[in-house]
Amino acid sequence: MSDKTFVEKCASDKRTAILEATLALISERGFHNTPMSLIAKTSGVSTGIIYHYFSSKEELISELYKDIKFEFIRTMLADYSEDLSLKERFLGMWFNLVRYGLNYPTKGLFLEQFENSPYTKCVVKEDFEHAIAPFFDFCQQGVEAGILKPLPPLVLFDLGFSTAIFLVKRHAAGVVVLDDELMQTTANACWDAIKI
Amino acid sequence: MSDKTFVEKCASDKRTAILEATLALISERGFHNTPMSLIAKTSGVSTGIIYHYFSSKEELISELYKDIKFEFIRTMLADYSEDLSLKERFLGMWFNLVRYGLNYPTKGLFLEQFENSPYTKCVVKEDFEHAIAPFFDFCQQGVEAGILKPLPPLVLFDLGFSTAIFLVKRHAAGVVVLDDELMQTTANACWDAIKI
Amino acid sequence: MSDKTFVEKCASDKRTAILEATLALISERGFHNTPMSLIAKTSGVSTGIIYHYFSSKEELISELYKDIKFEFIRTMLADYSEDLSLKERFLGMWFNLVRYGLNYPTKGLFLEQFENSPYTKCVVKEDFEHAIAPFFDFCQQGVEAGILKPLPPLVLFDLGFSTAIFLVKRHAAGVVVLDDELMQTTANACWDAIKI
Amino acid sequence: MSDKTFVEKCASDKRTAILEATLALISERGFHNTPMSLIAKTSGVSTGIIYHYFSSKEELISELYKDIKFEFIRTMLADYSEDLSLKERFLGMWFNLVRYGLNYPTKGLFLEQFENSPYTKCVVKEDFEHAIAPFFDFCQQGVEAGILKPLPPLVLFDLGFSTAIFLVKRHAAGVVVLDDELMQTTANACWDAIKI
DNA sequence: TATGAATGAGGCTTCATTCAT
DNA sequence: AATGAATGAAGCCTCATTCAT
Repeated sequence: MSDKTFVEKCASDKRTAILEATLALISERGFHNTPMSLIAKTSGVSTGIIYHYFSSKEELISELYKDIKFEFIRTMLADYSEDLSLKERFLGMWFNLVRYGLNYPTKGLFLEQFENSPYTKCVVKEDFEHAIAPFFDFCQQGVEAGILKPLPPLVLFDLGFSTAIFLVKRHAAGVVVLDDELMQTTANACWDAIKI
Repeated sequence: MSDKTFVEKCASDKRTAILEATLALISERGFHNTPMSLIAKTSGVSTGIIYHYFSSKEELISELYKDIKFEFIRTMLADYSEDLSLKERFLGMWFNLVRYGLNYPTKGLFLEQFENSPYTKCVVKEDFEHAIAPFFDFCQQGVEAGILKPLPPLVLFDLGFSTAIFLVKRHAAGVVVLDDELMQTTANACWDAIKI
Repeated sequence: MSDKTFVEKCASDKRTAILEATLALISERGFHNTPMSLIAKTSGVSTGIIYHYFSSKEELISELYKDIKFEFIRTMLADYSEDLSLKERFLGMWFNLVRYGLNYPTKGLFLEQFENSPYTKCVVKEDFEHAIAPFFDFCQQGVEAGILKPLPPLVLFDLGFSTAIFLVKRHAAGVVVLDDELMQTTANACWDAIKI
Repeated sequence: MSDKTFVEKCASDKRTAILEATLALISERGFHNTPMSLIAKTSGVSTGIIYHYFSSKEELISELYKDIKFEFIRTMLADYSEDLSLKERFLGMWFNLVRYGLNYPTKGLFLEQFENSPYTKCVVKEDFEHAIAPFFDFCQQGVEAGILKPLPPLVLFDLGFSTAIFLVKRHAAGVVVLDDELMQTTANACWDAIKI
């Protein structure tokens, strides 16, 4: 970072400002109802310059999605280690995921909004396969060890984490308070779902 | 139904046609990218008449959401009966939910798209409380009987059904094939998640 | 015409107003420098309605071109008759062409501007073949009779009429005054060019 | 040329590159649809530097027009000599003109596009009077000698050369093949048009 | 000289909504 | 009830031009 030129830093700062404004606005107002002009005003740049960094609104949003998705996966797998037991690894991922959702509510909302919209078809998902690989290892080892139910990794993912994702959204909506105790109990319940 | 006048039937037919076109278009193209004019053309009516049945695009979409949401809940609880064991009741709901998603993929996609968008804030959710009441009874009875984990109903809902919802979406996206065997196994895994 | 409904007449009136405004503005200001908003204002309609009659600016201009081109050809061949001698027929066409240019200077300028711009590639020219057919007959008969030089019709057209087109433009620009005498002399000179 | 400094040569090279890119792009894409940024990219310079050589897009285009127009006139009159007969002189100019159009099709298209657009009003044409003077002499001598029709020079120009210009455009469009034989015949036909 | 990021007015087009018929 | 032409605000994007470096 420190060896960037001034120009590069300015440029990336502007790009970052645009991405951050887009995230904040879209998670609050939705894809529609977030005009480029508002993104420009919020990020403190001119309308035109957005098109210097992103070729279209669609590309801007896709780029934002990919950035956040990668960050999400990275965070979830942050302290993943094969030195830990399978259950410890699962709980680690589970809490990382939830903490990410609680720490960055706008990112969580954006991810969910994007993945449940037709926009999602425009993004090539294979990019994420490599990033998520450790989870696949976890599944394989767990199934082979007779500890996890013999199911496809995607199904194990859903059994293990869909509840976490739902709960984070409920917490953001204010209909459930996700305190430490509830997290503990629910995390273990999810473990019950995937373990044999 | 049969005692409606011809005019009334035409009217409600038109209303229905509008709602169906809206569903098909939005689930495929998203809220934005589905102009009223396209809804009119697809449903075979004039633009103007839509405003006879719905005061605005937002109301049309909200109305559609409520219709589908109620249908969804009704279907899920279709053969719910306190004569059945708790596990039987749960599996019944689980399979009903999944079958609904598989039979009406556009409705499932629409529901998910709506509930994960800022639109969702515009709808009063208390309307659904009454419809979902049997599930709440199920939770209370299960917890009191020491069969279900002592958790709030919403959390039990997520533990029990979030995986089902995810799997239906994966099936629609073509990345998982939800056959009978997988349904059986997964349904039981979800039961593991909520039972003590 | 008189059996059109009121609505039809209004509609076509609006369409006509748009076409006329477009002609006037473009011949004066060029394709660029003639925004749709100005066309709307000049023709007394809203911006949006233009797109009810024409799918895009390009289609509006192409449509205008075709209309004028057909009118031009029709006018040029107005009193064409095989009862006349070849020379009479030629002079008839020649004067019709020039009179059209003098009577409708904006149409002449628009035609020339369009046909000398890359826009021209977007228009299918075969549509005009049928309209211009009498001129082709004229050429064939003249060549076969040994009165016209044995050249392709397009070349005979240029020899016969390119000067007329140039002169009309010079007249519009004010650098040549195209009075009756000059027209007579030049028309006969053009006849010299095509006759054997 | 050779006594220019290195810096000067680079500068004029850049200027030339800009003019050449502008010519190629405009003849292909038109005035609109040829942004300065594309001219910059095509000529391998930065956007900003264009404004060092030309004060605006309009000036760039006018400058280009004048350059090409002068070159065109110079080429047309290249081997003009009062030692030749009037007919020889005419045919010389005629073939020079056509050859120019065939050798530099983009220049021909640009000239026609420019002169048939409202842009043309922005250029002072008197600059060309001096360059075209020999043709005026040719007219005067021809008329006085009783060999050319007694018409204004501009009219004699059109009678003599408008067909050539049209044919070059038809050749570029691919609807007429301008081979040597056709050139010979047509050139003589044009002579018929101007001679008594 | 030279760069190219930056500006922002303005262009084309869309679309929710209205209203005369 | 029904039509669909009409409106006009607003959206996305372009591009001539400027200016800090």
